[in-house]
Amino acid sequence: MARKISAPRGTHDLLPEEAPTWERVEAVVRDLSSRYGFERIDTPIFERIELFARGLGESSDAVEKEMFRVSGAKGSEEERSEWALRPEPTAGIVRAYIEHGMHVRPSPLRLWMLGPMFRYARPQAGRYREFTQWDVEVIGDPGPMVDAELIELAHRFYAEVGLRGVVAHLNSIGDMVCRARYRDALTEYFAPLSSRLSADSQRRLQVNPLRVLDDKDLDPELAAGAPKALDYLCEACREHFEGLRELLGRLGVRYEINHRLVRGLDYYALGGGGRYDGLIEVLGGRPAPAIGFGLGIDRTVIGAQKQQVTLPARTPLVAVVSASPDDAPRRLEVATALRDAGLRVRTDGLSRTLSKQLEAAAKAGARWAVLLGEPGLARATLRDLESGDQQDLALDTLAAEVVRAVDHRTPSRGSK
RNA sequence: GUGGCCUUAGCUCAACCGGCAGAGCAUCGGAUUGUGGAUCCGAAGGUUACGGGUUCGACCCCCGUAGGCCACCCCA
Repeated sequence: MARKISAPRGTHDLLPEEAPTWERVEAVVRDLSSRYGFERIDTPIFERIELFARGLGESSDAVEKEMFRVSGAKGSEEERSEWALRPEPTAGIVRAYIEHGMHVRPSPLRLWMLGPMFRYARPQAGRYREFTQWDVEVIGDPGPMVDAELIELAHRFYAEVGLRGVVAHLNSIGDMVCRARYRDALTEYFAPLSSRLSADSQRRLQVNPLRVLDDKDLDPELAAGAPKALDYLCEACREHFEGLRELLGRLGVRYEINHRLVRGLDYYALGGGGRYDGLIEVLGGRPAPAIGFGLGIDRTVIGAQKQQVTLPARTPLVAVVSASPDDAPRRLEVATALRDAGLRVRTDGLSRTLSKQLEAAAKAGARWAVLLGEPGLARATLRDLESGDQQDLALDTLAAEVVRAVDHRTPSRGSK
């Protein structure tokens, strides 16, 4: 046997056992996207590195270390390394928005996307190199009404997928002006306490004081006494945030204020999002306010499986078997006719005894078996594999009769 | 990128102190001579992740590599 090749590090295969849960979640994504008036957009899985670099503000680690670079086969070293697999959806969407002059479309523009994202980092619990995200974006609406709408949408998504106990965490770090004031206040607060901070946080204090707050090792006492971002919001930002809270209350969305929430998408959470009012301008478009969120589908599916979310019943499976093992061509012929009638049908070309064929049908999850007799017989038997009941049917009206029996005996619950 | 633990059949795991690599489940076949998931019998399935070293002899000890899990860095 040739040497085995395994899946690339940090990726995983979607196996048949998990597929129904995925399909369920994907169905909710499509349904909600459409019900909330979003239009689908798909952008390339790879883009120029520069697009992501500009979108992320060149923050060194993310761009230089964790970007999944792809190389073209030809060209100079530079040309070969100017592409990267997308680490997040927003940059590509904004690029497409600008490229296709979408600012002339009726505003606000509502877009959604579902697809794989990539980060070249060492894999860890629920953090893969390839992961799937559902993303929605609203461009041209300053909020806060739309902010509340999107949070309510995320809330509904988890409810419809069947996840219980999902709570929204909320915070505002304001615009660039109030954020700068807040950052100063944090530095002032933590600087004298530096000795009580972890080594990492002491470094963060220099680089990005906000990040000190989400240090898991941060002394709870220090955290509780730290200045809160909400107290440093300017008038406009405070009004925005208060407006959002009021609307969430009116919509009945449960949320918690989390003063330590200081970044966009926490990978340990199920999803996250926020406003990016300046991004479009940075990427060369006409300035427009924008907001979006991305929800991690992998983690949602894992959660749904843990909570054993019930899946909608599938349409019953019919297996076509025959008395003579070598009758495969006729099994296929009958199976095709049944499929013409809209049934979900399975058969195989193996030469196995009737006993083995039925065993295989049962193991494959078939609810019904159509049993063909000796070649030449114009009749067939329909067997209910649950009850063992059988009925004799004429071959020329078989499809119609099976449809009738299946509809009659198997309540079609949940199948849409 | 850094650190800890781990890697034996498709899956879950055994194998004494270094002495011929095994079981359960799953798969395939037979018992059941036109009727299924049970039972019984049997078969197949392994370069013990990969590469090196120590040893008369290595799944076992040592080194390296890859992969997995967990944590750190980072988190778009």
